[in-house]
Amino acid sequence: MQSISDRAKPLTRTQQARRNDIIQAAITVLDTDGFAAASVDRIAQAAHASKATVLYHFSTKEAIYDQVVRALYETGRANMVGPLDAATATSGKAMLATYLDTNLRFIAAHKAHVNAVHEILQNRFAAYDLPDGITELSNLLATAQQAGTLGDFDPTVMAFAIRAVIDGFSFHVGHVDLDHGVAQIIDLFTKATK
Amino acid sequence: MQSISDRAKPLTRTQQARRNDIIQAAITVLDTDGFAAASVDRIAQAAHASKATVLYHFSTKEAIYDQVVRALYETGRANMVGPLDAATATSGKAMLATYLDTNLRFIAAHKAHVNAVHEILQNRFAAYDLPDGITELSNLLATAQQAGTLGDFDPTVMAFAIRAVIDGFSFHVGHVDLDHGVAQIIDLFTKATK
Amino acid sequence: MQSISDRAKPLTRTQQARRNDIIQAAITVLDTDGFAAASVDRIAQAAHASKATVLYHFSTKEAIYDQVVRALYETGRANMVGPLDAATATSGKAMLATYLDTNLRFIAAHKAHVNAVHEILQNRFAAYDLPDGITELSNLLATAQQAGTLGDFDPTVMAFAIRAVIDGFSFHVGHVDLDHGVAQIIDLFTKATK
Amino acid sequence: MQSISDRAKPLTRTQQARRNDIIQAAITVLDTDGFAAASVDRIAQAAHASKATVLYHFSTKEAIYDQVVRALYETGRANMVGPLDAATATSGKAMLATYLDTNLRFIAAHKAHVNAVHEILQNRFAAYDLPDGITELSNLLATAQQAGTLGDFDPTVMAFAIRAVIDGFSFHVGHVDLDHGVAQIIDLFTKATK
DNA sequence: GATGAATGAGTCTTCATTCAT
DNA sequence: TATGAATGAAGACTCATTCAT
Repeated sequence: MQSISDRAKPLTRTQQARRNDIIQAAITVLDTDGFAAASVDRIAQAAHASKATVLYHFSTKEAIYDQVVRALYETGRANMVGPLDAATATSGKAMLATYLDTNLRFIAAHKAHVNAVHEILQNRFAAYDLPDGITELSNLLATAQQAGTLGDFDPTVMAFAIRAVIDGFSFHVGHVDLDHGVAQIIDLFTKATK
Repeated sequence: MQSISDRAKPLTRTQQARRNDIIQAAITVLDTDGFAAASVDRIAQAAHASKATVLYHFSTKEAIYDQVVRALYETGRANMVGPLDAATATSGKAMLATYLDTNLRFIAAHKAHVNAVHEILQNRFAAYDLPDGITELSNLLATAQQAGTLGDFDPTVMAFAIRAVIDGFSFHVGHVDLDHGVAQIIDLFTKATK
Repeated sequence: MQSISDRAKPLTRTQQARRNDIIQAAITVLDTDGFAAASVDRIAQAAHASKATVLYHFSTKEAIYDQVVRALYETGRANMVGPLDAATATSGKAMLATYLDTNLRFIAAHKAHVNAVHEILQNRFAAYDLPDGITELSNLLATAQQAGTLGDFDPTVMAFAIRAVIDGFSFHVGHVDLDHGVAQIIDLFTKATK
Repeated sequence: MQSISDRAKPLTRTQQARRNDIIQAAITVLDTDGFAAASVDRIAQAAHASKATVLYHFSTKEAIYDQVVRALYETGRANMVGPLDAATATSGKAMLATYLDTNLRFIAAHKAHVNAVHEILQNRFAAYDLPDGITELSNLLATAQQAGTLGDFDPTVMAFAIRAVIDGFSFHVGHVDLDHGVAQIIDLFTKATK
């Protein structure tokens, strides 16, 4: 059967509420128990619904994951693009600090969701056509280097290192005070890019 | 049924060879097709053996993964401990460079195996009681700081960042020239820890 | 829940119209996509209504099929009984020609509906208590034989053959010119029953 | 998993026996209960095996049906081609009599299997690329007409009629004595093709 | 009247594991 | 030592039907 999510009509408030429940449930299960344990049944349980109800709202398990991933990227973009553009206009150092600050704080604020998306992407990477964070960041760094506001280093390798630290942060956050951790990481890469 | 791996008797050379075939097959399948696709059947196929034969040599799928993980850690230790100890005795900078160099080159040299272990740990982390790389490294860094051979930074955060870069390297290796990449990363953290 | 079709009250014109839409939709889906694809959802879609609406008008999927089958038989009878009775009064040959002519032309004129009923009966035969066409026809043939207007043959076997050709016609109609095909079949059985 | 039926190796006697059991079970279920009721579970029950065992021997439900269809066509060809070729060489009348005789007796001898294949083809026709009986027969008839051993009629329509009677025979056989029924049908078409 | 939401029952299929040979 | 055969458990998905609004 066609699921409601395939229709053109806008969703009613009730539909949205139920869908959000399910997305939240999926996030919780993925974060807590991992990808392998995230069966539709398990997600339905967490959403206090039956398996069939979950598949009524999302025609496919994949469709749930799509939405989990999409939701994170949308929120992320919304939170991060503005400040980053502003900082990029001033200096490489400011850009880098902002990039790290917004990314790390976003991750801290959405730890479970970020972990859930990690689980999905680790197992279904090919299915998603996501922007390549390394290339984007590498370009920002190279531009700043050309503008003379950052030192000498290979921007691709540096971008990889920065993304690796950011992507690993969701597993480490909570072990340190957030403000302190963010400050340390900004300091680290500020020194490294001098 | 009891598998041969549970017995007290040492394994014959033939048994060891067969077991190694299976481990290699598991590594290849995990690296190439991912965790979800790594069924016992698929591994058996890759090992040119039957499913039952695989489970004769390893009583459980989990036992295969245990061995895949263990083998990597053992080889890793063997390759890295000596040089690291030597360097640690001289200076923090040398220790750090050696840590990065040995780890990154080891990963480059064992990419498939490392990726296979990534797949396993991402999906079965709780099952393994692995040494915490961050704590170990953090201790090395702190010691060097106390000895005055490294600058001022939070060793835990720095250790986390270094491990994040190392752990992410297996996905990035191949995109850059190895010597160049290793040099850049050593340079990065040398500056960062001044 | 009780559906409107179970009530004693006569149906309003609107209700009848809606019911007819649904029957037509069911016919189209069965004819086009076959029995297996004919879900209530699919039928509702084709009727531009919701699944629940369909089941409001017909309490059961089976009830829809009942009506599809019944409608065909009623239309068929209405179209065919008159001419057949008239011809039966004259001669066996005339009766047979009329039987074939009315049946084959009816099928050609209601191909989709006939195919839909085929689909239903092939899959739910036991559920319907339909008049046995072979016995009826066999009696007509036997009577004509006794009246001396048809030759010597086993009327049961002949009736079976005639019904087989008629029942298969809906799959073949369209491959030949209708008038020609009907004439050929009449000729065939006229010769065969001499 | 890969099912044994996909392998290149010839099947052992045991495998063949089990596979035959399953095919027989499928035939029985399809013949007795119809296509809709023929779940893998139901077939497994009839074969005194578990559902998983059935899917061990045939990787797919479809693969079972393939084999049911194939087996019938192979047996059919084997039984019918020889006699038909011989008779075709003599006269149209002999050819037609042989065609009917071999087909009808084959159906009578394999009623359940024929009905099972009917069920499959009615519901999965597109999946099979079967020879078109009507065209083949039509050619035989036309050839005989050109040779002057059969009368004047449209061979396509006649072929359709003959196939319709043959294909309907599996539902009628048992209601009449076989020898008598076959004789009557041969007589019918002999007269019709004069 | 009409329909969105919910769900139990059932379908096919995958897979790790057991066992007899 | 090796493996063919068998299977229980679990998973994703479909569908007819019910019910509240």
